[in-house]
Amino acid sequence: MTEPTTIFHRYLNAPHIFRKDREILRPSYLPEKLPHRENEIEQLASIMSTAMRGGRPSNVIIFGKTGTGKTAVIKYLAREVQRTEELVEKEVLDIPDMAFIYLNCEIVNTPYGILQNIGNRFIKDFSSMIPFTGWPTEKVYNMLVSKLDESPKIVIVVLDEIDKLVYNSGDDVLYYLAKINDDMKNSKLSIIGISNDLKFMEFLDPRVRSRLSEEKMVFPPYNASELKDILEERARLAFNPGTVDEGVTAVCAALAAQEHGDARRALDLLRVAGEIAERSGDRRVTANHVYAAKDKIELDCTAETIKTLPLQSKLVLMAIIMHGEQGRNRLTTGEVYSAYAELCDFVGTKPLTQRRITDLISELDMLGIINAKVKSFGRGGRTKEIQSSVSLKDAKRILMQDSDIKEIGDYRLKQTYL
DNA sequence: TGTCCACTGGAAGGGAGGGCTT
DNA sequence: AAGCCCTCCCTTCCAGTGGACA
Repeated sequence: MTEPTTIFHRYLNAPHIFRKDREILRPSYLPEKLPHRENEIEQLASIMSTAMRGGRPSNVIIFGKTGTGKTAVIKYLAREVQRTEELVEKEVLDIPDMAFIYLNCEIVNTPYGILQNIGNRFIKDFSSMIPFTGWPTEKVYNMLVSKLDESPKIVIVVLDEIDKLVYNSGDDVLYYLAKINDDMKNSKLSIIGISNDLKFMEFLDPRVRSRLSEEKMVFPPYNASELKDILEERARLAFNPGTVDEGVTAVCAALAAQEHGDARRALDLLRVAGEIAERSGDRRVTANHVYAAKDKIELDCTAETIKTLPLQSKLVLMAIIMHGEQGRNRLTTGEVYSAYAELCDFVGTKPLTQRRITDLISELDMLGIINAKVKSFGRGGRTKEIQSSVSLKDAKRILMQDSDIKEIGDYRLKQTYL
């Protein structure tokens, strides 16, 4: 008699490459040690230790590209602060009250939101919390000052992606936070700003700029050998012994190092390579799985970009794809526009003007979905030469998932373009 | 050398929508 | 709730452009 099986058995019986917790390979996982960031941790710890002696730590601005460990280092220090506080509670240590507040300015990006979020951390009673909206910003600020100043404490506010805040709503809130120490008698507040964009400082008022950047730190990109160390450490924790070929971490590291030493990308490559190996029932992760992972991540990324395009951009892309399917790979703006207008007519939506479509074409170019170069054809005029940079088949398949344009699938462009 | 083509891309402004303030 | 303000998306207008061609 055969055992009863379900569709999942094949996967359940496959060799286990991962240990139980594959979260270890997610960029959000915080390991016990952060290799090759010892100096940065040391430097920040020394700045922050001022707080433990009752002083106000200098404001710090941290620069570094994505995946250089900025947020990881901050979260590492936040954990250390928490551990220190536990020692205070056990009366092993005697240091002033500290608060470590982490805000991501991609999510909280208005002056009101920042002040409200910080203020509410110090209000225990739910009914007297600062509302999401409705108060004048000045009132929120005054409330924040009075709550912070109730008892002596040192507050460290981390503003991750601070550039987003500045681009979204200027430097008003930074001005408030920079002057808050003048308005408090008992407590002190300092700011750690994190950014991957050096230019945003130019948009700050000179007074805010100098107050904010009392200390500056730059996190350099990891090189291939540093990335390899990071990966090996994580791989040891995440994979079962003997399931990862020698050289796999080196390939991941080398690929990620080509892209400005992004540790996040390196970890993604390793995790996805492991998943591909496990899914195909292989016993070991090999370099080939890493290359497959690279393709998968790139395709997923393109798919995500295309899926989230607004309808009009999707129609423009569809127009380019349809030309491509009919053998025309190099198009002018005029040709794309005519086909786009035809598709708009087909789906029953009003076409935008050609001027606007010029902008949408430039956006698609910036996203890397198409390639558009301005070219002059002499008497034929000056226009953009446009071609798709992604596989027509893949792009169309992704576009067809949009219910608004699904029915375009078998449509053939009416016009003949010479 | 001047003309002409088919746009490009900057500027200004309208209007819808959403958040802030009173 | 209503007014104000800002942002985003879009239109309209238009000067400017590179290069083939007469």
